[in-house]
Amino acid sequence: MPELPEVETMVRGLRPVLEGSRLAAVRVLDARLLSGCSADSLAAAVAGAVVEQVCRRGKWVVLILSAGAGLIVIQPRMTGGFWLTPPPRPDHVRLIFELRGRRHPIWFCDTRRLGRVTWFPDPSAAERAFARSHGPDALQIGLDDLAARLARTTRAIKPALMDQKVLAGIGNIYADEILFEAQIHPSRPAATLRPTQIAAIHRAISAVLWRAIAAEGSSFDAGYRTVLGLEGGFLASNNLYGREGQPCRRCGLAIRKTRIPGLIGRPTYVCTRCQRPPRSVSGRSGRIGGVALD
DNA sequence: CGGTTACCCTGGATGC
DNA sequence: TGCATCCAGGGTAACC
Repeated sequence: MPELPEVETMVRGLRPVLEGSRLAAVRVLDARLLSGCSADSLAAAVAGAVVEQVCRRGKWVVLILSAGAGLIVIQPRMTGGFWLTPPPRPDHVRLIFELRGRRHPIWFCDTRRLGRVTWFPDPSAAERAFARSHGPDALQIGLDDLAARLARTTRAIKPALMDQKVLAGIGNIYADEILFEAQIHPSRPAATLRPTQIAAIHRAISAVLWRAIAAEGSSFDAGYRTVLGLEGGFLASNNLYGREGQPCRRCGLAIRKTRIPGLIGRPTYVCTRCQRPPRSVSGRSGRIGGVALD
């Protein structure tokens, strides 16, 4: 669930506590979340190191450690999150950062254990690992770069926006909100978008993500919370996600929850009046297994 | 190689 | 009430 705004909110919450602090120890309660390093190598490398900087790269949380200690990457994925106060579900704690001179540790909880934690001995190795699987950050990508990347795929615009190799940070919720803002149907083939439409998407990416960051992200069910345990406020004012059957805030038509080709298995919310379906998926042609798609 | 699907996980919601 | 099934959704491996 954590997408760019939620990860940015985590980073902003961790920064005042972590930056400049010395790590006393890292306790790995579930080794399954480690990727590419052992619990021993992580604990050994990290003990005594100072956290110089906390930053975000796409949906990664990055802790840059003092010279020689490398850096730690945390991918919260679906249900990962940090707590600065004792978490409500101690059984979901997977990792604990103990800080010198601070009474409370920082807890990393992850209900579904989909999150990943990696230690890189060398910052440049982490940079290469990120670049192998990610394009430019969604808040940094230039219009021309975005246009070029969308022009060279045969996919629909929504799966293209969610592809971290195209641009980093957008997931299922914000892809829908961005395409609503730009008034583009999620099934529209990315390469057929006109320059004005790409410009609208480029503007919508920044507008939606910054609005969500200001609201401290999106919360639902038992999922994401800020590091202070608070719920993000974005879903109180959003346009599509979770609003099936409710009136579009722009035109009043009922919001539909559907599935689109290329993203079967994930819900897509759309206003079919504000986001006109492309020819290829309107009418009777766009069906999979007897289910109408739009 | 680009695109698509299966699977990883758990718990809350839904269905019978 | 109890049990089975579905669903969420980021990411990667495997597949076509």
